[in-house]
Amino acid sequence: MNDAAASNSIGDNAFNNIRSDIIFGRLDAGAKLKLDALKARYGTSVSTLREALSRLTSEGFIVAEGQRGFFVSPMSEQDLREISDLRVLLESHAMKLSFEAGDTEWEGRVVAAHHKLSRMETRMAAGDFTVRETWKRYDWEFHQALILACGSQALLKSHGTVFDKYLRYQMRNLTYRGEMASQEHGALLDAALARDIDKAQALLAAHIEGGIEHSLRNAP
Amino acid sequence: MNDAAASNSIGDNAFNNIRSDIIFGRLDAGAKLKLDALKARYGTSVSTLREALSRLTSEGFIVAEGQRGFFVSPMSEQDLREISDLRVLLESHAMKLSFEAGDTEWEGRVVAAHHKLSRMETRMAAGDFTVRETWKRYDWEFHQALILACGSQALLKSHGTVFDKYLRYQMRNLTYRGEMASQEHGALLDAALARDIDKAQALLAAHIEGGIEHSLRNAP
DNA sequence: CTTGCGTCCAAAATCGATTATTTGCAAGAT
DNA sequence: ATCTTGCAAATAATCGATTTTGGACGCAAG
Repeated sequence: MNDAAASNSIGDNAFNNIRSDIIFGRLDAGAKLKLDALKARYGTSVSTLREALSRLTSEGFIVAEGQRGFFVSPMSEQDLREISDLRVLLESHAMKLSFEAGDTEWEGRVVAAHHKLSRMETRMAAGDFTVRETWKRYDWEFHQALILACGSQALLKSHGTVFDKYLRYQMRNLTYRGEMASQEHGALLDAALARDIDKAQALLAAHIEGGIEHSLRNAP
Repeated sequence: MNDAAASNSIGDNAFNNIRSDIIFGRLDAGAKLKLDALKARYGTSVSTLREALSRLTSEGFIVAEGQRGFFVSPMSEQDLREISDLRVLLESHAMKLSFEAGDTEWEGRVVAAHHKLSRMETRMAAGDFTVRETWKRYDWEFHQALILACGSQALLKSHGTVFDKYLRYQMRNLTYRGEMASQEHGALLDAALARDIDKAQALLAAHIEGGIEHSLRNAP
C-alpha cells in the first residue's frame, strides 16, 4: 500500500506484490505459503522469494515457523484491538507534533488529500465498489497528510506499518461504512485547520473505534 | 539483544550476530556491508546472508540502497531524538496498561528484574566494565518487566525494536552514567509497586532524556 | 581542460541445484 | 484396535554458480 519504494528489481516487486496481496486479502490469513507455489506466482527464484518473505516476517505480515515454512499472519479480534490501540497511540502523537509544526504548505496538502478522499467517498456511497482500493489509498494519503509535518521519520515509518495492518482488517469488510467515516474525515479536516489537537485526537479515537466495531460485525 | 528467538539455523544465527554486532558497535554506523566479506565473517552463503540483511533492513538497523548494496544505518542526533521520543511514547503507554493489569506474579518479576539490574549497577559503579553487556541486558529485562503485563504483543514487539535502537546509542558512550540512572531505576521500581503511573511516566521521560544528554556529550 | 563514450572490474542480484528436515503412510508389534 | 517404527515423498534451508549492474579508468573529440 504505502512505503512502496517503487522499484524495478524482481525482489522488490515480489515483496510489494505479496504485501499487497496479504493486505487486500488475496492471500488468506493463516494460509501456508509454499515456496514452490509462490515461486511460480511471483516469478522469482526461491532465494529472492525467501528474501521478500523474510522482510514481511520482520514487518509482521507473515510468520515463519522453524523449519516448517511461512504462513500469512493469522487475524483475530485480539490482534485487531492491539493494532488499533497502537495506531491511535502513534497517530495521535504524530498529529500533535504535526499540528504544532505544520505550515501553510502543509495545510494545502491536507486540504488536497481530503478533497481527493471526499471524491472517492462519494463514488463509494453511490455503490461504485470498483474504486475500493483507490478509496483506501486516498484514505491513507489523508491520514498521512495530517501527520506529515510531525518531523519524525521513525514515527512515520512505524505508523505506516501499523496503518497497513489495520487496513487489512478493514479490507475484508463486506459493507461500506462510508457515511459515518466520511463525516469523521470532514470533522478531522476542520480540526486540523483549526489546529485543535484535542478535538482531532478525540475524533481519531472515535473514527478508529468505529472501524473496529464495523469490522467485527462485517467480517467472516 | 532481545527477541533473540535463539535458533540453531544458520540464517537465524547470522541474523542475531549481525544485529548484535550493530547494536554493540562492532559494525560501525554507516559502514558498507560487502556480501563477500560478511559471507566469510558469518559463515553463510550469499542467499542466506541476504535474507538476514533484508530482515535487518526492514527493522531499520540496515539501509539498502538500490543496486548498491547494504549499509549499517547511520546515526545522528536527529535520529536519536526521534527514537527516544518514540520509546517514551510506547513505553509510557505500555506502563500504563501494565500497571492497570499487573498482578502479584507480575510484581514479583519486576522486583526480581530490578534486583539483578541493581547488582550489575553496583559492579559497573565499581569500575568493572566487563559486565557492560550483561548490565545492559538486565536494564532491558527491567524495563521489559515493567511493561510485560500490558497485554499487547504488538506493543511489546514495537517497543523491543525501538529499545534496541536506543540501546545502540547508549552502547557507544565511553563513560558510565550509572549513579543517576541507578537512582532512577529505583524510583521507577517504587512507582511501579505503588501503581503510580503519572510518577512512573515522568521518571521514564527524565530517565531517557538523561540518556540522550549523556549520549550527546559522550559519544564520538 | 572538459566532456562524452567505451571498456573493464568489482560487487550486487538472481537463479537452479544440493542438502537437510518434516510429514504422511504403511507395516509390524503389543 | 492402537501404538511404534521405518521408509519415501514433499518441502524447507542452504549453497555456489551465473547474470546483471554500477562505477572507475582511459582515451579521444570538442
